Amino acid sequence: MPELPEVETVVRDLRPAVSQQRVTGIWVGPHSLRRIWQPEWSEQVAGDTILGLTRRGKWMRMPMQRGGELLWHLGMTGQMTVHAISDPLADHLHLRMQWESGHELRFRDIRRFGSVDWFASSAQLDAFLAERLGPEPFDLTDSQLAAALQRTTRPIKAALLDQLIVAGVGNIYADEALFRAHLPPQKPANQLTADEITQLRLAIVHVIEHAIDGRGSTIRNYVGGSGLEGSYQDEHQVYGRTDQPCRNCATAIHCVRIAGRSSHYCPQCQPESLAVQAATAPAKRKRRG
DNA sequence: CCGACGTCCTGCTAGC
DNA sequence: TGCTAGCAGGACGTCG
Repeated sequence: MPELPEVETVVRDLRPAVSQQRVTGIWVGPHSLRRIWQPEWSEQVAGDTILGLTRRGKWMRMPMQRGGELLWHLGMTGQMTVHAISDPLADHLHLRMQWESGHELRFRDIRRFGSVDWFASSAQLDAFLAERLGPEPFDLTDSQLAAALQRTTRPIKAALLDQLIVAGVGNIYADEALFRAHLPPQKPANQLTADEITQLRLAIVHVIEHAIDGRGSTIRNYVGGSGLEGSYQDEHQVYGRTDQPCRNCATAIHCVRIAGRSSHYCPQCQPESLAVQAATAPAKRKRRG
């Protein structure tokens, strides 16, 4: 499940390979992605040259020389890799962008939660992202985070998944950051103290930075732009470690559902207040109907 | 307005 | 051994 560190790894891997490539054609697969590729976009992109590849949150933007931009999202299982046009095709391919060089960019996505979008101008894309994304973790300030958390009574875990509060954090790094900050995921966002907010912000930056250093976490299908898997999953303290001993205190890691997502935490290292405990303890596991 | 929950999608796997 | 229900979750729509 690509989050900021995985997307950053893909961008760093791909940027040298895609930059200055001149597009000769687009091939679109029979199954639509989250957004349907419009045939006229192919005409817009053909003959244009890629200027680069940058990341914002979990999105990747690919500016073109004529002023348009492509916007990519890997969803859950998206993969972007560069191949010779003649290379054998994998299954679940949804888009191939062919270049004058004889190479092409391939977008593969098993679960089709990903998307590729065309924007006629950078200003339109700026506006699209501005209404969906808050600050990058590295740019986030204590006062920004405090103001955003003050506005909501949602569990802090749910707030961290909100891309308008901080861009790029997903389920894995939200759990890891909360562990590092010694905060239980159930704690209402507006009940964090100023010190807890600082610790949480530092924890987010720490886990994101170290995950980027490890080329992200490979849980199921994730690979970087070079096709290499990540290694940060070996550093996970709580995510995916239900019933396993906490690496700090050996207490069994708990798993609860918050905001519809599995949330892993150590009940010893991330103690809940008595009030929160009483409110959430009975709801250990919820089935969906 | 806010927050909780459902939806999409496919591969894997726990459990019978 | 074979079948299937359930689970994984990012973004977004809907409902109370």
